[in-house]
Amino acid sequence: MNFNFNMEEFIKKFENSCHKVQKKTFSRNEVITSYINKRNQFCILIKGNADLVRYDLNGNRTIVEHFSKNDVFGEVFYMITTNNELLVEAREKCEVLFYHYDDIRNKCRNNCKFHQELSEDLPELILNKVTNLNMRIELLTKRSIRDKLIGYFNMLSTRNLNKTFSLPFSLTDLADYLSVDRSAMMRELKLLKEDGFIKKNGKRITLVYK
Amino acid sequence: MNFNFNMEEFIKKFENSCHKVQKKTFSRNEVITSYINKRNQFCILIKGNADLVRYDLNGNRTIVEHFSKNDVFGEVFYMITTNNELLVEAREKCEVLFYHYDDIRNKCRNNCKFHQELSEDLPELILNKVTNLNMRIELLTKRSIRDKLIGYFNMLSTRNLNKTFSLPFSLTDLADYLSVDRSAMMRELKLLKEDGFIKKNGKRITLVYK
DNA sequence: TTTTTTCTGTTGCAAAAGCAACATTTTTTC
DNA sequence: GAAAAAATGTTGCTTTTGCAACAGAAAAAA
Repeated sequence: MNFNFNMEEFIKKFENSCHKVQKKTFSRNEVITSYINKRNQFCILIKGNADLVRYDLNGNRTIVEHFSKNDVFGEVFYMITTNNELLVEAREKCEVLFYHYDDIRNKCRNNCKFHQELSEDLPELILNKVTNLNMRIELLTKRSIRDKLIGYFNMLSTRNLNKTFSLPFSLTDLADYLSVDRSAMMRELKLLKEDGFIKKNGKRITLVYK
Repeated sequence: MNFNFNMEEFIKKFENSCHKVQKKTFSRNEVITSYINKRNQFCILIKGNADLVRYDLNGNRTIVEHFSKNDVFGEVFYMITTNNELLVEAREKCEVLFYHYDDIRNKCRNNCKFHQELSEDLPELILNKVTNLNMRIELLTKRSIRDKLIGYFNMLSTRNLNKTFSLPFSLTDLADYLSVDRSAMMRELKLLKEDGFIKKNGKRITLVYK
């Protein structure tokens, strides 16, 4: 989370807040929400990890977005065009705040401080999402599996300020995130190791050249 | 452009407005802006068509985003991570408004009505961009060239409320937009015609089944 | 702690996509 | 209106990716 908005402080204020905000808890593999006819839905993940997942007609599974602490999601960000299933699934124990976007925009009828503050920081929150999506597009437009892997590893490395970092999900999920075949990705990963570009120990990766 | 914000009306008001906003005109193939160290840049395309284009080290050209009338762009939406060249290029004669994002957010020092109004509608403007980017990601995550083409055509058809529509750019550019090899795409396009999924006459496409 | 499920790693083969090259048509520029 | 540049359409060949299948390791559930 960049910009001025301090999510931590914000969450603390939640204690004595508007009753229109709902806080819910989810356990591993539970569906947090499905994207269908909830155009007004706006959520903040305040604890845990979750994925926006698409299941298409060919049986392919795609991880459209990966969410971690303080990320925002919800159908207000998405225009449903196909009839593919779009679900936000909890990867681990999650806590989520549910809002109606209108309450943030047009001020909640209760006129509560909580919504008002969120409203003020809304542009930065959404702008942050835009930069994340642009990074994702940059990855997906790379032409080969190798370039996608290297691009993703570079991003994690930069974000971590370290040449060594952990993958935030399993290799199976990574393939679904990069939108490539898992076995082909494993093959490429092996070649990257053999060619000396990376070292790998489970989910722990080290970039050898940068 | 969805939501309440009426860009047309807004542009009209521009006449007697804040002098901090710059309006510039570009001709075909001119570079409108390059994304590098202008973190504060926020632009609105008020006339024409333009593309955000990336040139990578392998000589590949990718159309990252396609902008038409009323779309917003600028480095404020982008986190530069690689040293690839990122340019916004005019496809035809364009008119562009240049802002500083801070002037919109923190109110312009002139405290002008123009910036104030834009500021109020900012969340919808950015949200609109988010839904566009999500659509783009949905396209890019399709596994085959055929699925990408069909997905893109469906989107254009839906947007046009018609099974017949025109491609907004050349086939060469379409390949760069879908991030695939042009000749492979041409082959697939031919197969789509032969299999009776589409009819094609220049840039005019008709979806036969939907 | 044991059982069940999921994930990792690998392979041979098939299919899809990329590359290079060229002729032809269309568009732009002068 | 002629010349130059760019886009379209096509093909043969090569490389990359996907698919299917399976064994062993690791993780989750009972």
